[in-house]
Amino acid sequence: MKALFEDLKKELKLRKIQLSHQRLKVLEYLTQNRSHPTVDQIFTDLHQEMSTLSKTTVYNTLRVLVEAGLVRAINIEDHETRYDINVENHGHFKCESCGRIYDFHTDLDALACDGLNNFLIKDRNVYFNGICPRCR
Amino acid sequence: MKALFEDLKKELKLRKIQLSHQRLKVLEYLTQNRSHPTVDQIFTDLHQEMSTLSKTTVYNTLRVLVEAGLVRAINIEDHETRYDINVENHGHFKCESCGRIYDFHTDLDALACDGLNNFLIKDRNVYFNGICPRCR
DNA sequence: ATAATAGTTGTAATCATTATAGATTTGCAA
DNA sequence: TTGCAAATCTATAATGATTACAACTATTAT
Repeated sequence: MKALFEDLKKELKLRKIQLSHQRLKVLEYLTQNRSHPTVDQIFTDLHQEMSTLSKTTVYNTLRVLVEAGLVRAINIEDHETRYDINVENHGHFKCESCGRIYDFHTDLDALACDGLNNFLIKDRNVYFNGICPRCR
Repeated sequence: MKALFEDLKKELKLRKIQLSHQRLKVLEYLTQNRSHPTVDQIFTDLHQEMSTLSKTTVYNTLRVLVEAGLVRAINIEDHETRYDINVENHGHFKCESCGRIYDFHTDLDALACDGLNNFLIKDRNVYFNGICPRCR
C-alpha cells in the first residue's frame, strides 16, 4: 500500500503530534519524492517555496517522523542519511557506479535467523550493494 | 570458519598488498577483538603499544582491508563505522539500550528478492535493531 | 486573554572522516 | 650493498553531516 499524505496526517493526529506547516510540507515532500532524498535535498527543494525554512527544522521533523514510524531512515551510505516514506517490508540496493538507490521487494520476516531467540526485534534493514542494470 | 591471522597474512601477500607493521597490527587486532570495534577503539588500544601510530593509518589500513575483502564495514549506526573480521554470511543486531552489536547467522543468499534481475550484487548486509536479552 | 508548552530558526559547536604535505620505509635494480 | 622510486606513515588542517543552543514564534489549555 502506498502511504498517502492524507492517511499520514490522520496518523500524526492520532499520535498527538502537532501538524505544523513545516512538518506537513516535509511529509508531503516525502510522499511525492520517493527517491530516498537526503536532508539537503529536502531542504533545498522546500526552501524554494518556504524561504524561512530552517535545515534544523528538517532534521527535527524527520526525527519526529522516524520515531513515529511513518518514515524510515536509510543508512546504506556511510556519510549521509536518506529518508523513505515507504516503511513496508523491503530492501535497498545501492549502485556503486551511479549512486542510485533502488527498492526491492523481499520478505524480511521470512528470513531465518539463528541466535536471536529472546531478542526483541524492532526494525529490520537489508542493504545490498553492486551495479545496477543501467550501469552494467 | 574463523578467519585466522596467519591465513589473512597469506591472503594479503597473494594480493600483493604490503604487510607493513601497522597493517599487520590492525589485522591482528581485528582477529582478536571481534566485538565490531570502531576506528577510535582500534586506534586507542593499539596506540598503547605503538605510540607513533597515527589514526589516519588506521583509517587507511581499514580501507585497504575492506577493499581486499578481508574485513567488513558495518554501518548499522549512523554516526560511526564499525569493522568486522568476519566476512561470512551473517547479520548484525544492534541493541538500542546497551549499544552492543551481536552477530547472528542467516542465509542471505536464500533471501528471495523480487526486482533485482540483472542487478550485479556485490555485497549484502542485514541490520536489525531492538532490545537484547540482557536488557529486557 | 494569558500563561505554559511546543515548534522554529539561525548560528555555533561537535565529531567522524578525508585531504594534504612532508617524513619514513620498502622494494628493486644496478 | 647502494641508491632511487614508489609506497606507506604521520601530524595537522579541512570538510561536512549532524546536534546543541538560545532567542523567537505559534499553539494549547486554563
